[in-house]
Amino acid sequence: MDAKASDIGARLRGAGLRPTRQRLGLARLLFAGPDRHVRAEELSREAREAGVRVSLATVYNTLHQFVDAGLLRRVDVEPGRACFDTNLSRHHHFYDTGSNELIDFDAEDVGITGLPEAPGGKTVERIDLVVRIR
Amino acid sequence: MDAKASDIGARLRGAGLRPTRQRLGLARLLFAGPDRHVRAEELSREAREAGVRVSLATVYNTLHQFVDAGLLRRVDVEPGRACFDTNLSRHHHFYDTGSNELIDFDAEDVGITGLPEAPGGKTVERIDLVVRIR
DNA sequence: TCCCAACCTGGAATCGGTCTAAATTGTTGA
DNA sequence: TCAACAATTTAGACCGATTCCAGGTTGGGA
Repeated sequence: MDAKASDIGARLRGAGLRPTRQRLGLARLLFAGPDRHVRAEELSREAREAGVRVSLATVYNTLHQFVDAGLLRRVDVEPGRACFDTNLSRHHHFYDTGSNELIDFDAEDVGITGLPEAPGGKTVERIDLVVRIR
Repeated sequence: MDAKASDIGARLRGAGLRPTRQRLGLARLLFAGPDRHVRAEELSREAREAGVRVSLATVYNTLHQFVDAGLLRRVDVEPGRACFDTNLSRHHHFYDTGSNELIDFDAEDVGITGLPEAPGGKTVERIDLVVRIR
């Protein structure tokens, strides 16, 4: 676990981000343990509970920086609020419309055929598949 | 077009919604003409320009009622704001991350294989495919 | 026509998120 | 080691989108 902590510092540095107390604390909450989905308010509360003193603004800043650095992925399925996913592998989501819960599933086994060309000569950046369940 | 207007009244009535002046005006803006994507603020402005007097709150209420009634479909791709789609046929979306533009494409030709079972014995409600282009 | 539930309204309130300007803190070079 | 400065953090104001609320309006059945 100590090794993991220093890994995190190295990852931040590698991404051009100073390993500050706040970033290290949030990264530890995000990346120690299994993959997870988290929203800003939730992470802010967890940080408070874990004794990591960090403002809400910094939580937002940090989440965005982590996305830009490729440490996190942003998922937009819920209207009006962003969710961040630590799972960086190719995967898609089940979205439980009752509980608003997101569940990952591997994209490796999924095949998609018959997609039209991207219009206007644009490039496909990513394909998001959301299976809404109830 | 007059036939269409009365159709709209009938559709509203069929959905258990009184065909009020506001609902008829908004429905006319939404359903006369080709399929379209629209946001609440935009529809509110169009209504004002078309001389349909309707408050913003009613625009929101009406859009939600139309979604519940199956007259509209809601699309969630942009963080922080909802988009409503008059296209009710099976289709998916291109989403231009540069311009925030949504473009429909037919789902009939698209094949998706290898999807896992819905977890927890849930039922699949819908599958949304968003092809992000840039 | 009368009546009332359904509907509409403006304005206040809420919510998730961003911005700003000042204070703090890593990091680098001497 | 330390000065110095840019990167970072912060509290709190601000924002756009949306919902809530209390009171006025209206469609449609009897």
